[in-house]
Order: sequence, then C-alpha cells, then structure tokens
Amino acid sequence: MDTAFNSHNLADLLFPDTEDGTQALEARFPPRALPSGAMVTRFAPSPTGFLHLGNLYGALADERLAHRSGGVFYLRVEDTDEKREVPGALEKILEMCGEFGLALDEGATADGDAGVYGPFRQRRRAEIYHICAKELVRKGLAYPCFCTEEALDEIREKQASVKANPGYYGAWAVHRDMPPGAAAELVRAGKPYVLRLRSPGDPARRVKFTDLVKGDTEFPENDQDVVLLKSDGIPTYHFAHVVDDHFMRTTHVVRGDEWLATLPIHVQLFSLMGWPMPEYLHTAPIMKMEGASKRKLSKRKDPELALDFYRAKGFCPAALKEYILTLQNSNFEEWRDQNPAAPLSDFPFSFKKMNPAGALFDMDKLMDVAKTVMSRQSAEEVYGGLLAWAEAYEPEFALMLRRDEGYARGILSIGRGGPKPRKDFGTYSEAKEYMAFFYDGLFEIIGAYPENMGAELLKTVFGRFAETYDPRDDNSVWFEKVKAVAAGIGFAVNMKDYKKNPDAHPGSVGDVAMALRIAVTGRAQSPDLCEVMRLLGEVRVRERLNTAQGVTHE
RNA sequence: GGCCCGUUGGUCAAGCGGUUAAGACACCGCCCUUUCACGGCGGUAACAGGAGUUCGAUUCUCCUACGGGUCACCA
Repeated sequence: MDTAFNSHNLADLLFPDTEDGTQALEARFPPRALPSGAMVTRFAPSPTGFLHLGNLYGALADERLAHRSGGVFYLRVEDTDEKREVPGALEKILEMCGEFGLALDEGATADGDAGVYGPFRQRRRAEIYHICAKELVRKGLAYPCFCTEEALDEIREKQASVKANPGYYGAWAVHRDMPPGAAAELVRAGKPYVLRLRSPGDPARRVKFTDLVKGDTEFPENDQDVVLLKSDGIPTYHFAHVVDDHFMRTTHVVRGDEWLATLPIHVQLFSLMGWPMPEYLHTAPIMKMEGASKRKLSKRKDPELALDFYRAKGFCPAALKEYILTLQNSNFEEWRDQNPAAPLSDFPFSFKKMNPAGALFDMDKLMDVAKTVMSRQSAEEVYGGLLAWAEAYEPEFALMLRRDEGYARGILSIGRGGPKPRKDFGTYSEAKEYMAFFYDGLFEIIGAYPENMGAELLKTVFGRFAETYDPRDDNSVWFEKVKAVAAGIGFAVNMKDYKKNPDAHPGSVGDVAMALRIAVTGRAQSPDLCEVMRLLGEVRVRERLNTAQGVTHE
C-alpha cells in the first residue's frame, strides 16, 4: 500500500477529469447585480408528475417574495432521483406556473434553459457537483464509503441493540478513517462506493439559527457522514441544495418544514465550502383532520392534496391562489375586503405574516373564497374558464355551451356586475349544475312543489299564468300577473300581510312563484324568475308549464 | 426513543405586559325579498394545564400534556 498517497491523490483518482478548485465556477456564476433587498427565490420541484398544494404554496410565496422585491424567481428541476422521475413532468410543472400566473424569470424550460445560472436540471449539473466534491475530498472533508446496503443495515441493528443513535457517523462510520491509499485500492478494484461527508461536527456543540418563519432556534451540530454523491455520481438533495443555491445565488430558500431537521447538515456544508448561507423560510405543512387528530396531507391518502383534484372540480386558479394567500398571510382577507377589485399582485405579501404552525385545510372556506372570486368575474371571464373546463371534463356540456354562446353568456350574466353579485357557484362543476335547467337535455324536476298546493291547484295556476304570460313583459308587469294568479286562487298577494296573519290565507304569492319556479327551472333555487323566463324563451317556458300541468305532484 | 417545531372559539386567525380577547368561514336567529342566493344586523363559541417573573400575564421563563415533523445511495 502506498502510504504517501494523500487526499489530493485520492481526489484525482475519484475525479480524474474534473478540474481542481471552485474559482472557475465562482467566475462563471458571479453574484447577481441586483438592487439591495431584492430576493432571489426558486421553485424546485421533483419531476414526479404530481403537483400538489404544497408545491403551489411554496411557489406562490417564492414568486411573491422575488417579484415584490424586484428580484428573480427561477425554476430548478430536482431530478436527482431517476427512479421516481415521470416523463412529461416538467411540462406539467410549467403548465402549473402558467395557470397560476407564476412568472418565471429564468430556469428550466420545455426545451432547455433560460438564464445564465443554469443548467437548471440537476442531473445536467454533474460536473459542477463533482468540482465541489473533489474540493472536499482534497481537503479531507469527504471520503468514499464502500458499505453495501446490508452492511448499513447491520450497523443500524447494532446501534439499535446498544441504543445508540442510528446513522453513519464517528466510530460507526467504518470507512471514515480508511487511509486514502487503501480506499484508492478498492476504487481501482472497481468496488462501488458513495461519497460521504467526513463531518467535523460535534453534537455536544450547538448551532444557533434564525429562520424567517420559525424564528430563532438552536440545534446540535451535525455529526452524520451524510452521503454527498450517490454511487451513480449524482448528488443527494443536501449536496445539490447547497451547491445549487450557492451558484444560482439564491438569497431566500422557501421549503417545507420537514427540512428543518436536516438544516444542521446544510449549515455545516455551507460553512465547509466557505460559502455564505441563504435565508430560510421553513413553512408549515397543510394539515387535515383525521378522526380526532391532525396530520399532514398525504399524497397517498388524500386526493385533495393534488392540484389536479381542484382542476377536475373546476376551481379557477385565482380562487385557489386567494385561499392559499389567506393561509399564508393572515392579513390578506382584510386587504381583499378593502380592495375587492385590486389585482393579487398589489397585495403586500410578507414572510413576516407567515404562521409557523400548520393550518388545517378548510374546504368550506375555500368554497367561500371561490364563490366570491367567481362572483366578481365578468360573465365573459367565467364563460371562458367554464368552457375550457368543460372541454376537458364534460365534453357534452361543452358542446351545449358552444351551440349558443350568446345564450350561455346570457345565463352567466344574470345577477352579475352589480355591487352585490350573486354567489351561486364556486366551481365550474357547480356552475354546470346551476345552469343545467337552461338546457333541455339537462333539465329535470328536482325540487318539491309547495306543500299547500295540490295537483289541481297547481294545474290551475300554471294554466292561468300561461294565459296571461307574455315574454315581452318587464319585471313589474310580470310580477303583477303572478299576483293576479295568486289572488285568483285566494292566496295572499302581499307578503307582509301574509306573514302577519298566515292563517287568513291558504298560501301566498310566494308559493305561487315557487310553484312556477319548480315547473320552469325544476328547482327551488334559481336567480330572478322573470329574467330566467326571458332567457329561456317563450317556447321553452310554455312547454315546461304544459308538462307541469300533467305531472305535478309525484 | 433522540432531535426539532408547534398549541387563542368547530376551522383560519389578530394580539406582541393592562383589550368588553378583533375579523373571516361554518352554525343559529332576525331583517330585506316573488323564491333561492346576495346583502344587512345580531348571537353561540377560545387563550392546553401547572409553576414562576411582575402591581398585573394570552403575551416573558420553566415544567407537563397533547399535536406535528424528522432520523435513506427520496426529495
């Protein structure tokens, strides 16, 4: 064995074609020329094809932080785990950014990269990681570890039996103290290895740290010899994170707080590389109630974690965005209340208002937000969104919409535009339900006629109304006619009088209106009946009144 | 189990040593109304527990309980 063989030699053996030193990288990726206070953030999803609320949550914060500060928001694809990669995932990620208006300044694109701080796909950055890894090996801060999976299992078992902390560290790290010459022999023999950090940390020492969301915190130093490069030469998250966010010059890292536990590793890595650390925002997960306890929304168990779930239901992106904003910045609702028409980008988003504790996902609240958002949109806007949704999920309904676009827009215009717009639906699927009775193919009676009106009486009411009905009537003339029908069957014409003394009459004009509503719309809830009839048109109204005369009750 | 984070009404949450402890969603009632919504008004409902510090703790400290996260050649 060559005892003169040192860490420099080992570095050369491990990375024969890799340049020495990181100076060239520093020059290639210089600090960004940005005004002070500008934040550089990134959206860094794994291309697994599954975009979820957590992704959106983080990306939204990233984008707001960057753009409100005049900084840069970029996309980095964390594709270091080849096994989990799903084809087409990047396209879905890009699609999501577009859908939610998350404007990317640079990063991975469908066919390459935009921006000089790339490549933005981690697997294409192998050379960069290797330069940094080689540097660590030269300094004796990293070493090859030849342990097999079984060997690692054995160590873990042993540790469990003596109640030691699990992991690869200190005396447990069998290859940590192997002389470079011995390691070189194994490498030359073709033995597979991973590159591990030779951690100088001591858990007895503590590291202080300030997280922008969690606040001040303190934890033991890392002493784990974590894997830096996997046996295929691709980095683990920890190493890639540190290298990438340094050379991409990220200033603020937004990520889920499941990463908090590994922060000591990152702190150590930055320090060993001699790099300044970015600021961190560890965000709390979105929770769900299960039985009596909360738990993090899970990919496997909870369909409502997936963004596709909301798309299928027909939530418009703006609604989801506003709901997440209410979770992220508690003053958002108040702001929205005072600025109902302002664009979302005007909201003074701040990480200072982010809650360190996990929020329970509240579908009721989302629905309320969605209704409000939709009620404030123009009929044109709703139509566009609805049609796009229907094309994807309800093709037959899309056909109906297309057959007479003016009709569809007219339906969506009812009760819209005023100071108090109706809030009948929050999603496109609800919109479909809401609009269904306007289309003969979807019309059905699902509401109940007033109980105080028998079949004969209903028949009379429909008959009499049909006699005087004129589609050209304006609202007040129309209502006078309804009143006349009510009076003719001895029902109270004035609601106030009726309420004061309900026993004086068998029913009221309200009952008559309800009967007409059921006959014409099939349901107990609908917008203004006169307007509905006008839109439906004389033929349909008469047809439905006729039908109702035959089959009223039951 | 170790380490870390968290705990104000059913839910999201203001609060940052002295408040009648905001507001929103949900729920209930009333009003408006041709119905249903919308809207308006009102109501039920909370500082996890215990010690300390203090003239005074929701707010500061410690302990306990509970909840969550994490301990991979996954991110």
